[in-house]
Amino acid sequence: MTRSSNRTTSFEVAALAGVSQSAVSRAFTPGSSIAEETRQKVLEAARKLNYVPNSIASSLTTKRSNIVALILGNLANPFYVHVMHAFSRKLQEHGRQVLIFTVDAGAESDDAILQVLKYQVDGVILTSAQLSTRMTSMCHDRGIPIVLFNRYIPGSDASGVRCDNNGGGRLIAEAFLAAGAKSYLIVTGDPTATTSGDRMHGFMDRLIEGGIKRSDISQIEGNSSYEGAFSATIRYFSSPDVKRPDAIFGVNDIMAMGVMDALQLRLGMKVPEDLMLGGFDDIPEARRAPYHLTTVRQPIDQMVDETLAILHLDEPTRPIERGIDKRIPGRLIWRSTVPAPRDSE
Amino acid sequence: MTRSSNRTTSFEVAALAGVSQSAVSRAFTPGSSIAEETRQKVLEAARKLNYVPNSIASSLTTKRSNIVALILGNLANPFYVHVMHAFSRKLQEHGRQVLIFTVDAGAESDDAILQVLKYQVDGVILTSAQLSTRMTSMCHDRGIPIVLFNRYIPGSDASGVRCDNNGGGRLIAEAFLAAGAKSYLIVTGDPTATTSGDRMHGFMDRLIEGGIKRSDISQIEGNSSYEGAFSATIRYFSSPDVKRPDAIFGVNDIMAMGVMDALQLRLGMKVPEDLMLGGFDDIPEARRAPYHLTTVRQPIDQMVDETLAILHLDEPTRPIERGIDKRIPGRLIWRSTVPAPRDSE
DNA sequence: GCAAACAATGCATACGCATTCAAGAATAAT
DNA sequence: ATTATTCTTGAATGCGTATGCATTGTTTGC
Repeated sequence: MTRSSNRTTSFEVAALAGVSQSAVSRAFTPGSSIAEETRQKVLEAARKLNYVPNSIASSLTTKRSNIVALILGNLANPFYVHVMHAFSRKLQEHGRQVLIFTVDAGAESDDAILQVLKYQVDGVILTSAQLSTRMTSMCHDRGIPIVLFNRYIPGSDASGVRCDNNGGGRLIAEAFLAAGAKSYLIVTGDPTATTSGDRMHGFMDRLIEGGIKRSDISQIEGNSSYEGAFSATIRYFSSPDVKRPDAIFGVNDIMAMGVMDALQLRLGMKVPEDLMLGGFDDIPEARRAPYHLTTVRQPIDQMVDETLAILHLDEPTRPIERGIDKRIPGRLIWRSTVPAPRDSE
Repeated sequence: MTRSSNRTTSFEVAALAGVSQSAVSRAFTPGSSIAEETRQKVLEAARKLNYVPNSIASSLTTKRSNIVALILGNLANPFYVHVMHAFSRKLQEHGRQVLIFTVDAGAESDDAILQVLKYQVDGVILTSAQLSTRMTSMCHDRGIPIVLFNRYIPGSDASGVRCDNNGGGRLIAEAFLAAGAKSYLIVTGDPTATTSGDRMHGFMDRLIEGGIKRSDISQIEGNSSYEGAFSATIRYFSSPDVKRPDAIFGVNDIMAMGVMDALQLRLGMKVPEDLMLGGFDDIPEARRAPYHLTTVRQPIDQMVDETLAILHLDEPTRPIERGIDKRIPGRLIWRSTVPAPRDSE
């Protein structure tokens, strides 16, 4: 048994069924003009021969591959695993295949895009990876829609879907303010990502509106990872002249979890008794007993739906819409890392 | 700008470069006979036209798609996320594309395989999902190699690569025995999976060899998930006539983590002071401060390499090897959830 | 009962590239 | 200098399917 051997073709099925190859093709193409009787004959013959239509060949003529590329930057963050899962489920439901590319977080995605173009994908979804304008236009030029997921790349005319990160930052700020925190620490992620910056700015702006002095807001870098936030936290609090904040905002849950573990297991502080803590994303892990984290939920399903809507895979002739910047509000999930306000007043 | 518009073909590049279409094809095919000068002319023209070879069309003639399908069953377990990442990285390095399918854990993978066959993939990797013999032979009949990753399906002649689960179970048992545990609880995963069963059997056999009575070994079902193990643990210890075990073995890390949180945060027990705990997989999370779990490390990279070796994508003419059952030993990682033995005597 | 509309089918071709074959150009061997 | 090799190249063809077009058979309308 060697490779690339006996793959049955539509001609062989046609021969067995006593029809033309066209008929076989039609039997497998919903909505095409074929008598039910003929169709059954063909399907019967196909079954006997274990025939499976060759999508590659089909793509060549239809110019549609039914493949969607998903470029992933940071699988170490469970949030993106869930995003991937959601896309995979949804696309499979619609009979689409998912081509995965993993790139280093924050790295250029040019190579991946180039590969993707070779495979004539019907659309590209990009999460947490950079996108050059050259690649954007290459995709657009050949009619391949591309959507940035939870990324905003200034100056790009690629469309995107994201959570209202700024607004989400404000939500966490409001929770902290309501709980009475006066001094703050922000643990930021990838500095090249607008996602982290937007959350931080929304957070700070709201604090300042709430009467907090800028000098009461500090900031450290957590590398978008659990480990990064964990060690950054320890480093920060180990400094002799540190002012202990009342509240810490990790710009994503995985970092907030790292912060929390560092505080409680290494620095001997209790959350929320000594210090309150907020995250962003609402990954399932944030809900677990050791964390039970107050956070902002990103509505993944809705964001995925919006992304697919922009891709509009079902209407390939519709022009690609550029420059869409769909922003979807997050929702504050108040758990136990921020104490309930003393009074609702 | 409508879809499927102006995609440049090799003919247009040929025209601009003043050569034949064959020359263009050769310019992009490593190892083919073409003068360097011609090659440069072609590449120059291609660059001007933003030409990207159409892999779909190429696959049609070469009968190789350079696509490998990865069928994933349980993304809720971070272990499989890392497995996916490892495969993705490795395959990308070799210029292969990865087609992802997610199926419900333990579900039949027939639909996914059928899709995969349509796309003429060069190989299939299956993790934590069932595989019917019919699909196995369909793949084999058309020369598509298929490898089960960390799965063993009795009666199947599909090849597979897995960790020595039985041996790994024994390693954990030995650690517990060395630490002096006398009574045991096992938290099992998916009962249809041999993975869970093998770990459990290895564990039990070794305990019995170590002089433990079968009646001192209990067992509960943890659904292969954090949440399942968490609640199963609480349920178990809430029973009035429960005998408290000295040690608990979660057959994977994610369940061991659930057990640990349930014990410490809900049931007021301390690990390892009141109870020791072991896991399996050595996912990165197991190393984190809150857990620091004693576990068996699965050598993912090595397992991935072995899997790709069986696929032998680079030698498509070599016959598919069936029935290989490659078992790779795990390694005990002794962390703090099992106390060091009193003395090495 | 006849024209007109329609449904079903097959033929032929196109999709974009890889590859075989034969021919021509350049080089090496004698 | 002449023949034998090796390198390059282009024309032609095939990969497996979808589809426009023409043909035939069938139904509908009047």
